[in-house]
Amino acid sequence: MSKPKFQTVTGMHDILPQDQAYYEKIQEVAKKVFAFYDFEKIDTPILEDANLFIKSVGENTDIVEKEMFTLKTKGKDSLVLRPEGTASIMRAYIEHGFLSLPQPVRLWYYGPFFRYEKPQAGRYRQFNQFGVEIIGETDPIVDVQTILVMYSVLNDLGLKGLMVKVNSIGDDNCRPLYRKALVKYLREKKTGLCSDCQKRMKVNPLRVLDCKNEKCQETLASAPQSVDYLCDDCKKHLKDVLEYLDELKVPYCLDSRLVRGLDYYSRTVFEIESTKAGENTGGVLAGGGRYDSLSKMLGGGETPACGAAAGVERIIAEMKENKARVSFSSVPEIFFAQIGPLAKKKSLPILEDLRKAGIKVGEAFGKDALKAQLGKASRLGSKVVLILGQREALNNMILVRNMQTAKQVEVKQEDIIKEVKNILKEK
RNA sequence: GUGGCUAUGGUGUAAUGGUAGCACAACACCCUGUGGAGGUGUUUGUACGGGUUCAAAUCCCGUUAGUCACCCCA
Repeated sequence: MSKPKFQTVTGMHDILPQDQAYYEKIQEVAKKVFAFYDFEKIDTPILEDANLFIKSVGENTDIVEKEMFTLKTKGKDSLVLRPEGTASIMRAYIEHGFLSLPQPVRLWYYGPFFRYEKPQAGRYRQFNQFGVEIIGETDPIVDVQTILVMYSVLNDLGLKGLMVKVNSIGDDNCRPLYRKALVKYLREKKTGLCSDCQKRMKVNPLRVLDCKNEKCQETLASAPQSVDYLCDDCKKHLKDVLEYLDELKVPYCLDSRLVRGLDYYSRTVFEIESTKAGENTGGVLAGGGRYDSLSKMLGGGETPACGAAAGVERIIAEMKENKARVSFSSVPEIFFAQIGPLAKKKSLPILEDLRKAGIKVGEAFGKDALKAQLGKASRLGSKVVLILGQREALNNMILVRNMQTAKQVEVKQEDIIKEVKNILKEK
């Protein structure tokens, strides 16, 4: 192989034709579900001010500390390739005065995001997410709607064994109390924690709950639970969420260990993961929660909100695992074959007429042998082949060959479209 | 960011320090008036850079990438 060898840079990947069907399917299903629930689409720029994420996601989170793609521009701006969607959308909400729209504002998005992580299967530095945000509503029913729409998209994609995990991490009033209780407990049991958790205890104690280390989980067995520390408002909120969930056919469980890594969350947090035969396969496909204080963090007013995001590449991996069927490019039912230079010249305009009539037509103009062209038509599975030879070109006729019965008739060129439509109707 | 494993044509694989081979795919011709076949050919490779050796795909080091477990998260 020659010297200049280019390849995708770390963590980036090409989406090849064979995978496009998955991406299209996901976008199609997401769009349909979101449209039904009255979400409107929004696209925000890929580049944002670094501070947007530092302020919202949190300075001490891994996303900000080590996973941001930071760019220095010719000016002194510090820009980042967006690591997540919610902060951008809240920024847009404030910037464009969506506060004066009827509330809540329901938005959805789809696009690429970037995190500087070590790549692994289902985890890339550039990956796609889609998500929803319901901004301007405190009612717990929108929390459940958020869960429901994300669940519905995954379910409609044919994914099996989905499980929703929910929890409440309280609000600014009660979370500090819980945090204090938890830290106290952790200090007493310090020796039972892994070294990572001893660090976490100081910086972000709630994250200790998440640790997968078995020793830590044993230590946590009798740790105080966030639900016991919720203030009355938060308790009521969680109770309502669970009651609405009970009315749905969505499988869920309350998981007191569930916390989320981003600073802006409050009250309801949830994740949707895939499980196989009850076993947790570890794949978190979607996650989200309520973020009532995000607006204020970004300099806006008090605007309650709730949202969720799902990872496209992970969903695709899961679809492949489940062998979910997606339709690949449609077979051209009609195939056009030509013989001879005159016929070849007339081919393109005839093909255009068919295209304008909305008929998908396959061809192999690069091959002149009729045998080769029919061979390709066969391989594609086309039902009808239109054959234009020297003779037909001179008489303004064309042969219509039925590939299943091997019978063919000669028709006038001007009648092609009518003829083809008739044939397609018969199927 | 830490640790383990891996890397041979487009794809899947063989070659246990001694001739880089096979299958599929692709392309061409047989074949400019009729079907998925067949025949005959052709193209394409040891990820990159060093080292050991008479000799390296094979052993060693580095790099890159992939992958797995952490970390974290979608």
